[in-house]
Formats: sequence, structure tokens, C-alpha cells
Amino acid sequence: MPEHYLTIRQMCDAYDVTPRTLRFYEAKELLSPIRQGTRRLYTRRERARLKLVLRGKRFGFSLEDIRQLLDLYDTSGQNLAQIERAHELAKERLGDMIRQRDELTVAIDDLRQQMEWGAEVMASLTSKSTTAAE
Amino acid sequence: MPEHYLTIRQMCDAYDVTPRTLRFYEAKELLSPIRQGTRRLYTRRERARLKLVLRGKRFGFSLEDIRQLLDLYDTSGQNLAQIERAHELAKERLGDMIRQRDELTVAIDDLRQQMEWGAEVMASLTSKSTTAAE
DNA sequence: AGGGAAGTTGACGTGCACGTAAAGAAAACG
DNA sequence: CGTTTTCTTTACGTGCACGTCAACTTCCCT
Repeated sequence: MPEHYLTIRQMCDAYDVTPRTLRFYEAKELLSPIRQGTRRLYTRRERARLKLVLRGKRFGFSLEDIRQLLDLYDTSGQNLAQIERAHELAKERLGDMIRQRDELTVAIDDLRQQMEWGAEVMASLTSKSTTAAE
Repeated sequence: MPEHYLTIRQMCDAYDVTPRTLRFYEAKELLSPIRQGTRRLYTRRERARLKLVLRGKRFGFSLEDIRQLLDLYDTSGQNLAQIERAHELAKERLGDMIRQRDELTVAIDDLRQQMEWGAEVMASLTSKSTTAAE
């Protein structure tokens, strides 16, 4: 089957980004669609990379961070040192992410408690008086 | 005991931020230190608020988001509607945070698998040949 | 063939979160 | 009392991640 390409607009619709964003990512060497004349055509590889970019963004990585990770990611079939390096970076990232998740968990619990407290306040206010104006 | 104040420099050292940052936060109405003449003095309240600001930032909230939350947080002794509103916002935030944590969990698992795969590749390379140059 | 839709390259603008340099006032120290 | 820090305001600069025209080509369709 003949590797089916997407135009820039199809990409935009599929991933909810603007053309500007895709060209910007290309300028930053995050994507490199093939050219048919002057037009851009996006392969399966580019789609995969875009997904990774958008995902990375959701986790607060900068585009430059993401570029380096992507580069490691697909050049790391080269030699052992590269793979070990990637492995190290991955471990660091993993640590970051776990720490971040733990912080989130704490914050979630805090917020839950706050909400319970708020609910109690609301309850006491509604039961004692409707016009709590004193 | 006489509520012990901190100067701007002491704040900077304590929370690892620059004076510029503290003044910037003040301009954005996140902090409002008292003035002794022209000098800023930071109370316990300001310290608590700064902690919340820095925490919010780590979770990717914008300063404007944080300001609104702080405002709700300490004006929400006012009336029931305010508290209910705060409660609603808190629920939304909670949802966001839980979703974010779930995404993180998935990403962590992905990364773990990637790392296992990487470890396997490394293992096969090291056992088969030290100079994998063919 | 002609005309609108889609795509292209500049290039300048924007919002956010500060950095940084200039110039002056105030406090602290020897 | 002078001088050296510390702090102040004012203001312009910066990096990131795009948004927003403008001015063209290029496709596609009837």
C-alpha cells in the first residue's frame, strides 16, 4: 500500500493546529514533510512526530527539549553510546514525571480537603441562616 | 509575638526568586507587601501567597490564573455565592489535575516500556559483539 | 481559460514572564 | 558625616510560541 500522505490542511484538521504552527515546527526542525513542488506532504512519520510534540507540550516541555528528545529517539538506532545516552535521559525524565505526578497527587489531596472544608462552611451557612448578613 | 517581617532580599534568598520577580508579582497584584517608607516588607501572609504562586507555576498555571484563584481563596469568607463559585472552580481544577495525572501515568508506563525495549537492545548488542560495526 | 480555494514565503505583531541597565533615594556602617 | 549597600521606580530588551497580514504561486474545477 502506497503510504498515504496528508496535506497541511488535513493535518490541521486532524490534530487541531494551525498551518502556522506546522510551519513553525518545521522551521524548528521538529517536522520535515516532503515537498511536492512547493507543497508540503506529511507522512506517517511526521504524524507520529507531531503527536509526540503535542504530547510533550502538554507535559510542559519546550519545543527545543522536544526536538532533542525526538532526535535522540530516531537516531538511537545508531550505536550503543547513543542508546545508553537516551536511556539515561529517559531515566531522568521518568524521575521528573514521577515527581511531578507525586506533587500532583499531594495537590489533589490538598484541594479535596479544601473542598470538604468549603462544603462544611456552605452547609453551616445554609442551615443557620439564609441571609447571613452579620 | 510581633509578626516578623522579611525584606525583599530575605524573600529572594528564602524562595529563590529575584527582586524583579517579586515586584512583578506585586504589579500583577499577586502580592501586596506593606510599605515602610518606600521599602517593601513581607508578612507571613505574603510568604504564604508566594508559596502558592510558585506552586501554581510548577503545575503550569499562568500568573493570571493564579491571581484569580488567590483572590477567590481569600475573599471567599464573604458570602455563599462566592464560596459556591470557588467550589465550582475547585472542582474543575481538580478534574484538570486528575486528568493530567492520568496522562502522566500513561506516559510513565510508555516510557518504562521504551526503556525496557532499549535495555533489551543494549543487551543484545553487548552480548553479540562489542564492535557492532556492520 | 478563468477564477476561487488552498498553499507558500517573508515579515512584523503579540502575550507572557521576567531580565537588565539607568538614575536616584534611603538605610546601614565605619 | 561621608560612603557603600540596599532598595526604589522607570523603561527598554529578551525568549518562546505562535498570530496576523501581505503578496504571490499553484491547484482544481467548471
